Amino acid sequence: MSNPLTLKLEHGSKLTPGDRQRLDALIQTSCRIEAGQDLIRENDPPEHVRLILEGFVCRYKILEDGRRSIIAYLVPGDICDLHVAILRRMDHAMATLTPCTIVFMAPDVIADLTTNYPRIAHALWWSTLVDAAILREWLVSLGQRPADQRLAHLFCELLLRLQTVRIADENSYPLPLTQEALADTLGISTVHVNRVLQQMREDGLVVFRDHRLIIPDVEQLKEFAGFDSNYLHLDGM
Amino acid sequence: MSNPLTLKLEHGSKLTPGDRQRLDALIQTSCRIEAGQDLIRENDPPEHVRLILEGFVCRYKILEDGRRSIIAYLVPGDICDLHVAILRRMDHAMATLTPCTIVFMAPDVIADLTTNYPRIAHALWWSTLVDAAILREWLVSLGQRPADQRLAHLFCELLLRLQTVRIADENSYPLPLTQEALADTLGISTVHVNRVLQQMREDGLVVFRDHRLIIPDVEQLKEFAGFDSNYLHLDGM
DNA sequence: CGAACCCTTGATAGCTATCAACCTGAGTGG
DNA sequence: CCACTCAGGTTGATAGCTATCAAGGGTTCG
Repeated sequence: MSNPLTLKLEHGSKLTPGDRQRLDALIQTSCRIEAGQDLIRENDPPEHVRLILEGFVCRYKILEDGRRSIIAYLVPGDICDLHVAILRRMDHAMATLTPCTIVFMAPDVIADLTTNYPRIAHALWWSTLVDAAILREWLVSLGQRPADQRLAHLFCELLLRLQTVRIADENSYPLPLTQEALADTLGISTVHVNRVLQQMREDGLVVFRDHRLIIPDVEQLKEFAGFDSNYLHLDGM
Repeated sequence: MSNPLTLKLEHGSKLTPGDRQRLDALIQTSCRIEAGQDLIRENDPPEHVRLILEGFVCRYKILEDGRRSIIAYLVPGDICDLHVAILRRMDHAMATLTPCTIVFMAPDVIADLTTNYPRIAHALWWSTLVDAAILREWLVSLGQRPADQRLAHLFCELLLRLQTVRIADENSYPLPLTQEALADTLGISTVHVNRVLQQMREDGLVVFRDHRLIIPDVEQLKEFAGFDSNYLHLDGM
């Protein structure tokens, strides 16, 4: 199986065989973690840098009244908190949404990459900037788009992100999220997610069944969502 | 007048007199730009790194239907797009909301800072991480908080951010934003901003008049907004 | 065969948007 | 000096999206 980190970083830099070898060395040791586990909690001091090899992880916050706000998804190939050691404590939590395979990297491993492998360093920077761009685009969704377009937009984003790590094919991918998780992500209620999803299926926009999302007509869904892949910067290099 | 960049970065690193001197040298040459001007547009190739000395700048996106979504505010001391040259083109635009004084820095200036001034480099990293944390907190606001709490939360955030650069005093600061700008930021309509503001004034939470925000009881407003300053990481160093 | 979790459905309420006027103050030009 | 314009703010009425509450159905699993 190919290394999802390599697949992703190829979009951010022109890697050499040496670079790829170094990246492959990274993922020799990984942990298996079941679904629904906290990786780190709010206020914890950050320690490791994490790389997702398999599964879905989310960043989230819990509000006073118990509401959960999901702030980001991490999918295979995603690295979290490259330089988070600079901050004393986490301002949010992270948890697995599915069973996951995760690599925990010590800070000096990152230091080695950024100082001795300039193309990898460049790609890691690119990846950090894309993460911020995704946050901005989510902000636009929550601020301006109605519920159905929010869902559609998220589905389009995940399609592209999962395609880069060869988890999605042309028009479908495994989406092991509950409607509750989608609701907490999009800022709408679970009931409303359910209804919007039904409407979208009725309209032939998507089919979401058995934890797999199928998009009959990708262009149509992008059109519906007002999706412009620009912000993912997949032509980064 | 003290250098807002220095004031800010003191929160992210223990600076030496030499560091401060270097930072002061940065701001010797600045540009004056009037209100309502685009600094850069979506799809433009990024060129300069910008540092705000005076005024309010915003990041924004325009949707197909003409809606504007304001994604971030930059206030004095804020630096934008430290390493954005890695990306080919902007995925959003930036514009002045008020008359501004801005420093445009060439990439090699940044390179000098990050390679020869480790404490400044550390502080710049800290600042980048805080920017991302602010995006996440805004996402929580848009996803989970009702309109009045969104407004209150934003007011609390700006109070702290502007206090670090000595623009805000204990409980008030200049806020040169129109209700329309607030609406585009918080994802609510202008009319609703107006009404919520009136209600908040009636409740004694804030007074917003003549482009100045006064908070009679800061603790009360924080309480109302569910504001936890943790995410600003002002105790970074 | 419960228990637990997730999904689904119906009814009702409420927050917020939209539309349309009107008001106000500042700047402009005749 | 006054009419005019324009941006920004204010107000009222109405509609609509989405939340909430409550209950029921399907699956998995011990």
